[in-house]
Amino acid sequence: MKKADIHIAIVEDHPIVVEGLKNMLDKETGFVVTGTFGDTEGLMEHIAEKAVDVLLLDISLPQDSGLELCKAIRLAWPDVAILILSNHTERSIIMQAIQNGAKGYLLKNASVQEIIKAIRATLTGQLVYSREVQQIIAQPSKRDLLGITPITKREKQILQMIAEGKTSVQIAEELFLSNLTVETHRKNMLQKFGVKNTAELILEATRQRLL
Amino acid sequence: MKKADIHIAIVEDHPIVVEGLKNMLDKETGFVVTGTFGDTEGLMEHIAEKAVDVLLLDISLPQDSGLELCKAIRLAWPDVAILILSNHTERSIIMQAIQNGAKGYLLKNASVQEIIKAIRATLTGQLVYSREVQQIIAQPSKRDLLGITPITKREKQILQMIAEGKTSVQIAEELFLSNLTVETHRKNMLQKFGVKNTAELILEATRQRLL
DNA sequence: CTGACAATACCCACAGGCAGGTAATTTTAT
DNA sequence: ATAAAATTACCTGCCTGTGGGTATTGTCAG
Repeated sequence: MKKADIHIAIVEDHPIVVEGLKNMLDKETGFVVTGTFGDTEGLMEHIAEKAVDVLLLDISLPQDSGLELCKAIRLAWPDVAILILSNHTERSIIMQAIQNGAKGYLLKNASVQEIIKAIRATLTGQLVYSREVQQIIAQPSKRDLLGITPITKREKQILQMIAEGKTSVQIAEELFLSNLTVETHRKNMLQKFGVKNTAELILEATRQRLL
Repeated sequence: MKKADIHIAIVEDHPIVVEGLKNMLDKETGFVVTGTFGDTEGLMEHIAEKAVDVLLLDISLPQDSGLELCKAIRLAWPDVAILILSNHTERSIIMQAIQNGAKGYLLKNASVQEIIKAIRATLTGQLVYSREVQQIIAQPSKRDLLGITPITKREKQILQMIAEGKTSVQIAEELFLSNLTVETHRKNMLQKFGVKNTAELILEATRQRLL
């Protein structure tokens, strides 16, 4: 009995990348690309009809967040191995993808070998990551270790006013506080965020989407 | 006499995209892909040796800014038609690319037809843009209307260091400048951005994606 | 009830940022 | 070649921010 082909579907909104993937995978014996999709239209039906084994999924799709899609497919067909193809190098996104049931995460700059290897590996049940992604996972940034900085309501309020360019005195007046109090909050935030001054504080705060 | 083939070189750091482009172009009669490059290594020699007609250039390369590269090639070989392949949809970047001598600008989600048509068109001397890019050029964004804050290289450099929490003195030392100079740049930026202090500056700069 | 955390307020001393200029030199664009 | 822009540098004085503390009241969950 002949070993069954691996059915692969591709969801990716860049035609060139689709072209590249399809070409590359078709050359590989045992791989069959059953369909390619620029968006989610018709995808669900396809997965059911063609008995898709592996789904290559670009999570930077125009409309739906690919992460949502990932979760949805995961729930509907737990047996479909989802391999994320992405440009995003942020640890949080990678983690979220895994959380949402992805079997692997590859960056788009992955080599052809890496991708093929990854597809084979996912079918054995392994979680796979491209080289770079492994490094990202292995080396959590300082802030990932510290977790997201916990900030109080008052601090957040003051933080926003600082970002608007207001001085401690102005903020104090607006909030009917002593300027010394505002400065205390300011100092506490510098400590919490582990930064040296206001400039760094604002940058870090925007990175954590607090502003 | 047979019409000469069009020699195409590709600079692109994503193997999959290279694969896709190469495959697609090779299928097209009259097109010859003379070489593909993941970085700038050996590129210059190649252009000279193979008499490259068209260069497909990804401007989001890891090391060199593709825009710089574009300008350099433009100066060295004015006859090589440079076609930018990019993910960046910001008007400013597109404009800069054209400024730097690119003959066309395509987004990576361009269709296969668009790319082929674009390559042919560039050889007739036209400037070509994919559909989406045309829209971007035609409809300046709110920010373009408000005037995106023009910032110089030096200012940007210093801005980044400010955002890292460095003081003027530290920056001056690192850049072998007088601290007074750094403060001048700082002041100029405050003026340009129309903000009152560093905190507001950093927020506005991140909003404009300068950080 | 009690302990942790938030919010308030204060002190001192000094470094750093800001406002308001002026001006020479170098680079870049036309 | 020349004008415009960028980069460099300086001055004075004043206000703000920062570092390293302490301390009193609320407030909320265990």
